[in-house]
Amino acid sequence: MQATVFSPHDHTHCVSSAISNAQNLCVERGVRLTPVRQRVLELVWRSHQPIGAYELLAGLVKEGFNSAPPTVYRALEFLCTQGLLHKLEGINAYVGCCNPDTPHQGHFLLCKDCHQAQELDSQYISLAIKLSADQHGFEIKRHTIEIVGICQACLDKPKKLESKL
Amino acid sequence: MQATVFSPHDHTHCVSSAISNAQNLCVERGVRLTPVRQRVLELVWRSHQPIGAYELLAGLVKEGFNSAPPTVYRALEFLCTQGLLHKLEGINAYVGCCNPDTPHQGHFLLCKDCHQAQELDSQYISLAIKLSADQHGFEIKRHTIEIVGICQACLDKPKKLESKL
DNA sequence: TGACAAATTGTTATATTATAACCTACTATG
DNA sequence: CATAGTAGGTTATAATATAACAATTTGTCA
Ligand SMILES: [Zn+2]
Ligand SMILES: [Zn+2]
Ligand SMILES: [Zn+2]
Ligand SMILES: [Zn+2]
Repeated sequence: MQATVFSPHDHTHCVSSAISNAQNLCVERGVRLTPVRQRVLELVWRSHQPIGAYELLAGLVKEGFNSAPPTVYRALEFLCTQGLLHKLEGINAYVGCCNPDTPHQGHFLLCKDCHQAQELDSQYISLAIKLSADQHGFEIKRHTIEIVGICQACLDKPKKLESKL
Repeated sequence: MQATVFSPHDHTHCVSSAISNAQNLCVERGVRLTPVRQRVLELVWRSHQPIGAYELLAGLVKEGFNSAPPTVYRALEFLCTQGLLHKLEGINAYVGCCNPDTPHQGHFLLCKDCHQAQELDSQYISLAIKLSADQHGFEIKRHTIEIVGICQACLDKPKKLESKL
């Protein structure tokens, strides 16, 4: 059992290191982490759980950025392309990537109780998918792996009403 | 290499057997495969590729059914709950389930060229996911596994423009 | 520097996907 | 038939996402 996003931790540290890591990466890659883009990245990380485009947009507006949807969708597209964010298709929400240095598609555990998303990088899952695809002569471009359930921390808590995530 | 949805086949047979199978299942389960529900199921199967809610709605309208969104969304919810359809979250589209007798979540290969969806039932993938979840003390409720790429048949065809599926 | 191309952002409008709320009609059962 | 439960009709609106084009900023190099 390892430390995860589900366990308590100093999240301001996660945020600031994600940002500075992103800044370095963008410099290395010769792409621009503009103010809107950085702000969106920061808002995603700060939320500590998957967050939707329009909620991010509301955050931008509060700080004087433009309030039209394309603003945030463009930033999200850039950040996802750079591997700094992942989109969770099942809930139309975005999470920060924990390891953006090596671009990849993530595997996610989504807790339907606390709404945290834990990114995995399981070689077993990757391999199993590769094998299945090979059996069908199928060439993989990308994949979506989203596992919904209850995290350890929530299982340990006294039971309460469940949302319908 | 096995026979798949990607290979040519008599699809009218797929449709009719899916429908009669669904009818039997619903009787067994004491639930009602009403005309709208059956028609939606048929439209999904007939399309021979994942199909969206509003396209289905257009199909219903042509045949004199009600034309408001709740009509089709209710039918889709019923059919998904009964395991007769699966929703592909990555593209907001629906496909018929090939084995609705034993309810399950599917694993899908989605070809971005011919837009066919092949449902898998890989024990390797299921096991790999189970192992990853167990490592984190995570209790799985459901999952979304969608693998996007190019199918064997399309790889064999002369290369042409690719959509951005 | 100043001209230009490329990238980014602003702005307006609209497309696409999905649900809420409330009412009516049908169905099964005693 | 009464009546409770299920399903469908209808209207409105919420939530998510993109198209199209104009304005601005940035990088490049003559
Ligand atoms: Zn990641
Ligand atoms: Zn949890
Ligand atoms: Zn299935
Ligand atoms: Zn194909």
